[in-house]
Amino acid sequence: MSLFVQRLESHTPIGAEARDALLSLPAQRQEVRAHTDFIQVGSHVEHASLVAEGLVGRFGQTGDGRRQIVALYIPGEVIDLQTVIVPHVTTAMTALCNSTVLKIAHDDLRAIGLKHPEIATAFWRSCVLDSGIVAQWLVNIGQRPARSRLAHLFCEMATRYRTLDQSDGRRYRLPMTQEQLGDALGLTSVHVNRTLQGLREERLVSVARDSIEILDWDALAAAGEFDRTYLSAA
Amino acid sequence: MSLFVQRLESHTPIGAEARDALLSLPAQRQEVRAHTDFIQVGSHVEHASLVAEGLVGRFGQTGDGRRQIVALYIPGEVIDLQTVIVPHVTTAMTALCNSTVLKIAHDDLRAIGLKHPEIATAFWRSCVLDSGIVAQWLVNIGQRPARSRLAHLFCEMATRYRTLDQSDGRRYRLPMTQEQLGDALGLTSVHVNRTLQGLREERLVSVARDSIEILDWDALAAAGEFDRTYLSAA
DNA sequence: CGCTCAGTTGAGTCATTTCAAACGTTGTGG
DNA sequence: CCACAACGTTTGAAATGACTCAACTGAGCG
Repeated sequence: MSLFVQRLESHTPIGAEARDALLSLPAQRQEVRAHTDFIQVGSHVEHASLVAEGLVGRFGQTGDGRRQIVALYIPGEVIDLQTVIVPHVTTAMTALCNSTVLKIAHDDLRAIGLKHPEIATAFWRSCVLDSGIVAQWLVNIGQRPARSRLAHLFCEMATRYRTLDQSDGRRYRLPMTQEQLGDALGLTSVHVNRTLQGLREERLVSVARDSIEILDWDALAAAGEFDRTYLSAA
Repeated sequence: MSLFVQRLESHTPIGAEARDALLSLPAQRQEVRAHTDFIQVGSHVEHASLVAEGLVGRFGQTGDGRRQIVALYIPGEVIDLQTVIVPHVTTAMTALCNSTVLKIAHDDLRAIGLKHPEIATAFWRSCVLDSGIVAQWLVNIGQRPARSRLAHLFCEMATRYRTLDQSDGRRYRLPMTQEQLGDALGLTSVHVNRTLQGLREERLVSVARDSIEILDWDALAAAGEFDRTYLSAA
């Protein structure tokens, strides 16, 4: 929870009183096993969910079962803050690996937003930043070849981990299967596999079971044409 | 301007006083010629823009100049309401045809949001709905073949025109070149051309210079797997 | 120890792109 | 008002990036 508040404070000043109110919100812990779709399209939810551990994906599905992951959420991020204001769910949620989420009641979030206007502002701003990320994914998937798509994703996630947990951003946990990477990038798992081999041979990244190490940041960022500015409000 | 207020009221109740305040906001008219990029990445803007006439596209660009249009805005829609809260621009704007926009100062919008909380709510909700559309585009482009992508876009725009101007939604203005359609769908103009011919031969749509007529809605919606629910807050 | 799931590999196919040229239409300036 | 330039559309042929199908391998887990 404190990671989430940090994230809000990184783009919106929040008073001490408001921060305390946020930190003391009651939350319900929920464990979700890997590959479980735990929020369905068409449902109405009464709470927002904060990722405490693991990795969560927002996704849409086509009639023949193909999936497109439209957003990834790492620990400290709220996966559906927008449901506070639009409770109708149009994209589903799945746990990419065993994960833990904290469920926070919409009513509580709305109440705190009413009482502390800067919190409402922070929530709105947070939604806007998230949608900027989705727009970048669209550019990535619509116009770039497989190699660039992978490189861009790796750079984005590195940067998000770095701002969130102050790590160096070279090495981080990315517990996704190649199938899931394919779903996120609009590629098949076979093609992800081969493209990944290419990046390895070029010594740009080193990919382990559920983590990734960036060996040559500049080259990777160039390959993905990555420009971090869309990730913050600056 | 009244179209915009109608749109807000379709998802958020707004008091008479707040509505009057919105309607009497000062706006600066700006004509934009077709193919002009009138908002650049990296700039800071001090006003939001409402489309009065024409068609505006938000787009991202890759290093080699390829464009991905990530959103289309029809008359009555505000193209960058999110800049009220995040003034830093990360995706550019272009006029797809000769268009007119009304520029409204951020300061005015922020003031009205402070005075009438339901307006702030309406703005936030509007941003959230917009980002739902982008997410659907991502699913469309990431996972569907060209024919479905086109069909989906045509259905979406028909539905948006219908809710906005009460038309029957069969026939509407879509002043985009095939090149621009390609930019919006992650396809080349050549492939758009051929796919369009297919849809015409199937008697699903009839495409004129800058308008489109849907001949068989059910078949087109099936081809695009179109489900309108993501367009509203219901 | 065996089962399941993820990763790897190969071969063939297909959707889409690229490049290039021709054609039609529209707006405009002489 | 015509002629021309600019732009958008259409067509063809060849190239290619990504997909499909299918089999095999390796790792983790009960």
